[in-house]
Amino acid sequence: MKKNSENKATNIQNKTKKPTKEKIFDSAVDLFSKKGYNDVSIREIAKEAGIREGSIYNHYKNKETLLDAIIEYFKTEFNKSNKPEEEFTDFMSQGPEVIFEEGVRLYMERINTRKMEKIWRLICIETYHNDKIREFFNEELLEKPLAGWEELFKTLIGKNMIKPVNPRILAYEYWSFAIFLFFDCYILKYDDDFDFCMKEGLEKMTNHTKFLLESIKLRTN
Amino acid sequence: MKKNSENKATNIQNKTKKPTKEKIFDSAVDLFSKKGYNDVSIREIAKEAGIREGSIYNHYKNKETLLDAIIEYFKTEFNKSNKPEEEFTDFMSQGPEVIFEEGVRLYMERINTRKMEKIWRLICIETYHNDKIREFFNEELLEKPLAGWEELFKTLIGKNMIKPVNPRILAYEYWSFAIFLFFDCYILKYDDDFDFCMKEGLEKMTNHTKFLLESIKLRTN
DNA sequence: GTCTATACTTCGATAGAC
DNA sequence: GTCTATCGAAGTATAGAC
Repeated sequence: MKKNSENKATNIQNKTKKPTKEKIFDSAVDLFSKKGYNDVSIREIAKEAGIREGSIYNHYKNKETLLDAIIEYFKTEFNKSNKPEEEFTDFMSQGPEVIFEEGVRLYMERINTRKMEKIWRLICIETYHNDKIREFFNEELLEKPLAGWEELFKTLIGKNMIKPVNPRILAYEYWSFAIFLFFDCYILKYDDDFDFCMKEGLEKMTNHTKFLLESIKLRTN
Repeated sequence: MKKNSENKATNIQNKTKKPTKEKIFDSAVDLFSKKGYNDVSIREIAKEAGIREGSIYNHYKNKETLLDAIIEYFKTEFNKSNKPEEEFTDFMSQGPEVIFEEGVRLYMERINTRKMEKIWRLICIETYHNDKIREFFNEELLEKPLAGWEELFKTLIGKNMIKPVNPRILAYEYWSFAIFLFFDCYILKYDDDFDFCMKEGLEKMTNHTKFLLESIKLRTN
C-alpha cells in the first residue's frame, strides 16, 4: 500500500473536492502568474493539483491549450462585468468629478477576485512573447479604453464642461497613468505586500485624477 | 575537409573580425532582447556568434553570467553618459519649457545605440522574474528620476515659476508617462516598425509635456 | 581558444494497465 | 479518468584532443 501523502497539493484550495480540471486550471493560474509560463512545468502543475502529470492531458490537450483556456476565462469574466453604457452616461450629468471616480471604480471592479488578479499579472508578464495576449492587451486594455475616454472628453467639451483641449491627448493623459500603475503594481513591486501596493496605487490614481480635473476644469469666475 | 559555411553567423556583424567574446555578447543581446532569456539557448547564441556551444564557456562561466555581463554593460553605459548636474541647472534659469525639453532629450541620449535599445527592451522583459534587473529598474529608472523631478518641481515652486502643486504628485504626473511609453514601445508595439514607434512616442511625450506645462504655469495676467 | 563528444538533467507528451 | 512507465527532444555544462 503506497503513501499518497507525498502527492498532496501544497495549495489548500486543491485539497477540496473541486473537479480535477478546475484544480489543474487553478494551479496553473497560480504558478504561471508567479513564475511565468516558461518557468512552470507540467510536472509542477500536476504536483500542485495533487495528480500525476499524465492525467493533465485528459483535460487539456497540451500546455499551450491550458494557457489559452486561462486567457479565455479572463476575457469572459472581464467582459461579463462590463457595465452597460447607460449606467455610465448616467454619471455624465453629474459632472466630470463623478465620471472620473466611477471610471476607475468600474474598471477595477472587473478584476475583483484573486484569480482575476493573478491572470492580470500573467497577462502583463506574457505580453512580450505571446501574440494572442499582446493583441488582447493592445485592444482591450489600451486602445478601447483610450477610445472610450476620448469620446467622453469630446462630449464634455461639447457640453462646455471642461476646457477645449485635444480629447485624444486628454485620453492619453488619463489612461496612461493607469497603465503605469498596472506595470508598477503587477511587475515592479509584485513581491511586496500586494494589497498595500494596490491601495497605494488607487491613492496615486486619485491624485492623478484630481490633478487632471484641476487642469481641465473651466474657471468659475 | 568539412564545410564551415553551415556555422556562419546569420548576423552580418559577427562575420567580421570582432573578438569572440564580443561576438558572443552581441549575439546574446540580440537574441535575449528578441525572445527573452529563457527562450534562448546557449546553442542558439553559439550558432549566431559562429562558434560551437562549448566555446562559450571559455568566455563566460555560464548562461546567467552572460546575462549579468549584459546588464552591467547597460548600467555602465547608462551612467557614463549621465550629464553633470551643472548642465541641467543651467537650463533652470531658462524656465520650465526648456527644462522639460532637455529633460527628455538628456534621458533618451543615454540609450543612443541599437545595442542599448535592445538591452533596454531586455530589461523591460526580464524585470518580472530577475531580481537584479527589477531592482535596477525600480531604483535607476523609477525612483531616482522621480526624486530628481520632485526636487526640480520643488525648486521651480520656490522660485515662483509654477503653481504650488505637491511636487511629488507633479513628478509622478511627468515621469509616469515616460514609463508608459517605454512599456508601449518596447513591449506592446515592439514587432512593428521600431523607429516609427519611437518617433510617435517622442511626439506623445511632447504633447504630454506641453499639457503638463500648461497646467502648472502661472497665469500671466 | 576552438573543436568534438558526451554526461546529465529536465521537459512535454504518449501508451497502456487498472 | 488516474496511474506507472517511458520516449524523444532539448537544455546546460564539462572533458579532452588539437
